[in-house]
Amino acid sequence: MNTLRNAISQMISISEAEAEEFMAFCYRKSFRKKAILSDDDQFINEVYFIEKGILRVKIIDLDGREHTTHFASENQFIADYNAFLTGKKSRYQLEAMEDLETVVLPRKAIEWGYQNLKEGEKLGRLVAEYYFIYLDTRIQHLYTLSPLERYDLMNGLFPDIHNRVPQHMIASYLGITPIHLSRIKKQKD
Amino acid sequence: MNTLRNAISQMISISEAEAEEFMAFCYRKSFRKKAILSDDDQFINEVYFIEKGILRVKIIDLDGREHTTHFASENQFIADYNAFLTGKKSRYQLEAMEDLETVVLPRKAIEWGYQNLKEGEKLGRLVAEYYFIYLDTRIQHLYTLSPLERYDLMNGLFPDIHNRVPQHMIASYLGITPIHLSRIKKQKD
DNA sequence: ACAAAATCTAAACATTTGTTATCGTTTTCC
DNA sequence: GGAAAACGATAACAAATGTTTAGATTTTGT
Repeated sequence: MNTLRNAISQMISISEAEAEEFMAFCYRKSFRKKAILSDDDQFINEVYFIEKGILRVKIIDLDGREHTTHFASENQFIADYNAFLTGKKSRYQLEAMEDLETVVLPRKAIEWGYQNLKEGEKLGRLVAEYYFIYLDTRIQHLYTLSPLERYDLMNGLFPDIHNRVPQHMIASYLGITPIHLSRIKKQKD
Repeated sequence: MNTLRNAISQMISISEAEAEEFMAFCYRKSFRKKAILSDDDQFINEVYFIEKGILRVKIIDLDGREHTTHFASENQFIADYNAFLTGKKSRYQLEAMEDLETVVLPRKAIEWGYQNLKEGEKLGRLVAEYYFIYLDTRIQHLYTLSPLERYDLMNGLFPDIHNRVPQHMIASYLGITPIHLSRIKKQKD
């Protein structure tokens, strides 16, 4: 749980006593590769913090097709935060790509934090801002970059992604078919 | 400025005295149709609140092409919030589509609010969460819906958008060319 | 260790979407 | 009020991307 504690300490100042009490609401949970941490069509009341491993976030459209919208790995918070915040049912599935070790932050922990941590609201603000910035940047890239350019960019952001997830999921993340990704990579030479 | 005050009151509880003091940092500003409120390649230290009118957010890619990424109208906060938060130069331009009346919230107002409003951090959290939810929903739609489906959806969200902005900007927002939007609309019959 | 499943590439073809050019209409701006 | 610009539709053509199928290789599960 120290990893979570460190991550929080990097965002806000938090006392030993506060941290202790906050962590009491949280617990560790492991998942096997391919496990679904969080399923769609259900209400979301937990946020995960990843200590080890990598997962993907995917969404299924009306034709039953899967789209990988996001990857998350060590030292990141992950959830269908949209559903968590709005109280609507989730549209996403979280699927472990490797054996995972996580810390679960139940809604109670987070609400307790808002009310009792000196900088609890600030922590919530920084997390929301962080993910807002991430999504805004992605939207910028979707509008202004070609799939190949986005592919190169992703390699800069996640240098080891190729060894951890199959390429057809990367293609899905880029919004193209795996066949097309093959073509694009070939053209690079 | 009452419109801004009301918008804030809907999100947090704020006393008369607090509101008074906060508003003292803000001021009204008007823009003519086609004016650029906020230019790209510069640092962002203001957030706008729209009292009247509508604007678009656009981004210019390396080939010099414009992409309309967002519309904002009455009772909404708008800025390159990404650049505002990160301290990086803006990638967006904000352009008035009609004569605009706005209230400017300078960075000082917002920072003062975080430190002095009882629920200042909470306000910041709610705004960031609101825009995160908006962007996440857009990304869901980009992955799972066709341009036509996104077009129909947009009409539900902004019923009067057609009377306020030209169609080629709507096409740009949808990520397609105006010619293609014409085609799509024709197929609907 | 071995059979089954998953993965990546490739080619041929189909579909979608973009590009360029044109035309008539509407809007804008002095 | 009138010239100029912006706008929306359309057609013909070009480019990008998806679909289907196949085959070779690797990974997975037991």
